[in-house]
Amino acid sequence: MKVISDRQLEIIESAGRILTNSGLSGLTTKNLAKEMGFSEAAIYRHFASKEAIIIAMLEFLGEDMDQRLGAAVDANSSSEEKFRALFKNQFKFFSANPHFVVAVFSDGLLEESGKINQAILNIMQVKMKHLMPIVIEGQQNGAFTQSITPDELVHIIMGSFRLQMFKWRISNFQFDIQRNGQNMLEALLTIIKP
Amino acid sequence: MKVISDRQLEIIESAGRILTNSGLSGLTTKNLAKEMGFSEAAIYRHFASKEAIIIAMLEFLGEDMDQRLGAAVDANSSSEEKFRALFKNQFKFFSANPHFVVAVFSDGLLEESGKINQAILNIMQVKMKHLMPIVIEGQQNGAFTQSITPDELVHIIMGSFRLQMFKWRISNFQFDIQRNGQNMLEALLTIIKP
DNA sequence: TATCTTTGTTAGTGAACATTCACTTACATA
DNA sequence: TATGTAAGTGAATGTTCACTAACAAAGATA
Repeated sequence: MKVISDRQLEIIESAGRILTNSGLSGLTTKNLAKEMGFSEAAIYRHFASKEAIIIAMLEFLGEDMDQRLGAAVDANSSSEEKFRALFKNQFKFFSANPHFVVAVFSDGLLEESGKINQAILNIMQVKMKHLMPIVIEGQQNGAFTQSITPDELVHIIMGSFRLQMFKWRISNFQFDIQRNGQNMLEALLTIIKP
Repeated sequence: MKVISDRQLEIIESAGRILTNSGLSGLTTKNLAKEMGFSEAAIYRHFASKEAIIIAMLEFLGEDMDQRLGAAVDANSSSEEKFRALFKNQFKFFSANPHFVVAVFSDGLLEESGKINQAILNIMQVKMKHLMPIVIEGQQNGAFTQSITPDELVHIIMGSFRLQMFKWRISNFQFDIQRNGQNMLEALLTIIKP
């Protein structure tokens, strides 16, 4: 777990806010400084480079998500309930922090550096780390269909989730992601039950 | 249907090649000129701006895809065969033109201009225009499940397809998209059949 | 009291970018 | 032969970018 100063956290949050409002191309050191209310040079008192800021942001998000998803799922509930809890938590989080959607689901970020690439993949894997055991357990106890492999099932689930996020993003976060996400979840559950 | 000169088409294709090899950030007028084997200024004999090049590229892709998908589907075949034909065609096309994947599925492009945004959305809609009737027909004749709405079904299908493309892209086009795509298709079909 | 350390400032840097400029060359047509 | 045009050139434009150097003030520490 990386240790992060208060100021660094503020900067990360500013970066997120900029991503939401102005997109990837708006995330410049100049805008970041303006958002923080100090000069560009001051940024470099807290981070070595812009890349370091983005990576810190993604790592923070990944660790936070890992904790959050771990806490959201009640080990004593049914597979279907776990599944619901997992996604409800995700939708709730992104609803409260829309800016991070841009960060995680933006392919544009991908190109810039191998490290950023890795950090984004890592976030995807965190999600899968929590989803996969639920799917496998559900298949074993008959809650989910066994007609396809766990990997295939997870692919379909993740794809639906990501597309939902994409639609939300290009609508400029106009609709209620928790409500629409819930609907999608029900459709998904209907179809993956045996 | 926009009329496009031979030279313009060459430039569009160069732009695609650059996207594949160097990503979005590599798509500069300088690189474009180098790829074309002439000066930067010459580009502006054929296009008013870089934005115009990107838009032309996306429009060309959209029209081409519309034609292609129309031709790929045999009206006399079953819903399932139509479904297969549609996606096989898509995977085959992107397999032959990997660079366009970056263009269509790259959110990074999205930010820069409203017109580009619109062109990308248009391509998604072309795809849906061909997919939706197949899904509806399949649901009516019992080939696909009626337990969820056509919209929900299309969402799940499109999401799986897009995620497949995303995985291919971040693997740097390392695996055979036609083979993997086929596998995904079968899993998808297994799960959407009643 | 004297001196670090931290965190900020102003004022720059060079590089990259899309775009424009005046000008040239090759060729078609009247 | 004269003239218009399509398609190229090299050199420059202004802007934006991430980043840096030199300095200042406040507090902590010795």
